[in-house]
Amino acid sequence: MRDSDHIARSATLVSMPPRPSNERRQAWYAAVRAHGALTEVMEQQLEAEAGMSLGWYDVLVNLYLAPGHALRMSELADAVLMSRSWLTRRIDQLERAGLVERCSAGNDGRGVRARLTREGKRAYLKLERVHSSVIDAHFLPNATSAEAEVVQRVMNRVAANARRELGRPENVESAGLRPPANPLG
Amino acid sequence: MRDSDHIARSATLVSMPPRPSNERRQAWYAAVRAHGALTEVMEQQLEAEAGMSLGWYDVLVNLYLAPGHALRMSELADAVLMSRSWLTRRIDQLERAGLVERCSAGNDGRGVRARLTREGKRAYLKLERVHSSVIDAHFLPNATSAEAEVVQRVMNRVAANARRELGRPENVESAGLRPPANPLG
DNA sequence: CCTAAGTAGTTGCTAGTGGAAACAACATCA
DNA sequence: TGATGTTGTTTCCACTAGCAACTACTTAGG
Repeated sequence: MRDSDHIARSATLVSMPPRPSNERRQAWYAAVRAHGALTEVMEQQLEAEAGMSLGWYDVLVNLYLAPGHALRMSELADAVLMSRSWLTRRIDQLERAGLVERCSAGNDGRGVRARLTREGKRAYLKLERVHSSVIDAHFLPNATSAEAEVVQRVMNRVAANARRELGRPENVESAGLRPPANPLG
Repeated sequence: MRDSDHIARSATLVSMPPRPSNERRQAWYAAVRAHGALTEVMEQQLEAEAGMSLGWYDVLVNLYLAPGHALRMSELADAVLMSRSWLTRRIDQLERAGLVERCSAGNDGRGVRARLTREGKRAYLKLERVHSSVIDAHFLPNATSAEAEVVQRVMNRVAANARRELGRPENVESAGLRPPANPLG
């Protein structure tokens, strides 16, 4: 890992301004702390109950939601914002674990599609179940519907704002991806 | 890095449940997206304007807020939730950069204290300035006082809840640390 | 048809990470 | 004094990501 491993787990990061000159900043610091702590809980639970790490979630979810549970390597790489070589090796691992298989991409002889195996779909569903249960156990009890609505509204604005600055305005995760009707289809 | 680099930058992670069975979960997904995007903006800004990465912030802020701008190695390692060997190498880097110096720890001949140099204090203040300005530019305009208050309340509860589960209930970042009166003192 | 240029994916290499374990120096307590 | 524990560093290992080089293929142009 790079700095991020530290960043991900840090309890202090971004959380100790010398003087809280602006009251409202405290809200962001709280969000950062909550994110860090809950992410750590999530990692632990996923490891304990599904034997997987958060790092796989992203790839699996994108594959699961794609038509035919399959995506071109480059599309997938773009979706998870990682380099092609990163994706190649990630898929290697998933293939070795039996969760994904490579198949040809139709007419284009260069292309490769990564497709979830039946076991891969099961693994994803398990991952998703644990994932949701952690949120249900840690976030939902701490926010009323009204509060959740406020959080969602504010955070959506912040995310949109930041993405615009990053030159990546569209909402990657909801672009053209629709869940299949049958979970194991 | 380990998985976390990907996790940190991922736009999709934790954000695409197959069916949003619970409306309120969307609030958490939004928070995750906002955190990811704003963290990325923060990294870019810190790199561009201060030539440093977020990974250093944590160490610097803990040192800055400690009495005498100095801490025992093990205290600092505990504060940032990292191993001793991690901290040793981090301080090596900071020392090479002239931001920190090692000095003996009073009576205990084994101990080593890491202390911010004058340049280190300046670097921290610069970092903090950029850091705050990013929040002011990206979070504050998107939350009214009332909204911020809700976010803070909810997120504080979530963080406390998660930390309890992690067996680390107390609030590390505000325990016994007080900012000095004079910024460069 | 053939060549030139471009694209998809993989692989070799490099530079970097963190943790476990081994280690040296010192403290503590009997 | 000697046994035990602590502190910080170092060594070693397994792993990561990205760049650049490479293969295989497609596409455009003559």
